[in-house]
Amino acid sequence: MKTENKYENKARVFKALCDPNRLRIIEMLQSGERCACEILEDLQIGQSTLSHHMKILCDSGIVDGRKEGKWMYYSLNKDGCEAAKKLLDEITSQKENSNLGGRKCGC
Amino acid sequence: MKTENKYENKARVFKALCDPNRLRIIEMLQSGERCACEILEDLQIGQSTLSHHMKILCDSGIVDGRKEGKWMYYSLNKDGCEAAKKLLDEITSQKENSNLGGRKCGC
DNA sequence: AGTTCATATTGACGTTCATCGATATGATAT
DNA sequence: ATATCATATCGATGAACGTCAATATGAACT
Repeated sequence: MKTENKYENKARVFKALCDPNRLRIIEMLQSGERCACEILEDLQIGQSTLSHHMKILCDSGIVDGRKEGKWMYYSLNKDGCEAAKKLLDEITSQKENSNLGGRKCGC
Repeated sequence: MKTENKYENKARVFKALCDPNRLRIIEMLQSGERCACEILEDLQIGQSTLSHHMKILCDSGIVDGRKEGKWMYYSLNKDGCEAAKKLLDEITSQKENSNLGGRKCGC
């Protein structure tokens, strides 16, 4: 695995979270599983656009999709959400031997 | 405040996190404050591009900038990071009265 | 004052993205 | 079989983004 791809992969989860409509979809799923058509009703977007967003959310691991007949049911994937939280935590936490101030620039 | 903007604002933090180079910059800041030129050395991007990324990171609240003479020192903003974590937590946590399965679609 | 250095801003370019309408797929119902 | 319905895929379009080179700003040093 190339070093560059490491950050690409990490960025993918956040990419899924950086669209207003997708955030709204995720919020809708907090109260439980929802059919695609239910989500579509509440959003002001076309059906093909919703399908596109759901694919991104599922690919990121945050959302699960389940097919039942002609309907698609979506729900939050607990593990995926935990992984996202853990990732954000790892990235934003200060390390122990921090050089808090005082460090001069050498350039 | 319009409803639409609510999700735009939430998305802004994640937008700051969804670029590989910005993630790498954040990781660099985990060990403490860093001068812009230090960051520039480690990244394969131009100076103007770095400046652009730092602006986005600062605007998101995750990173702080401090000017000292002709140098700019950047560091993680603890409160901003906490806010980001809290936001992700709020968005991805399952609500109590979840309808886990069984719910039929009405369309 | 003039030079040098670090950073910010501007303008341009190619890529990625969100969106749509149209069409395809696949399942149920008549 | 045919029609209908829910969803996925495709192709196009305009906006947003990451990047760069060039220039501007502003601070330190002759």
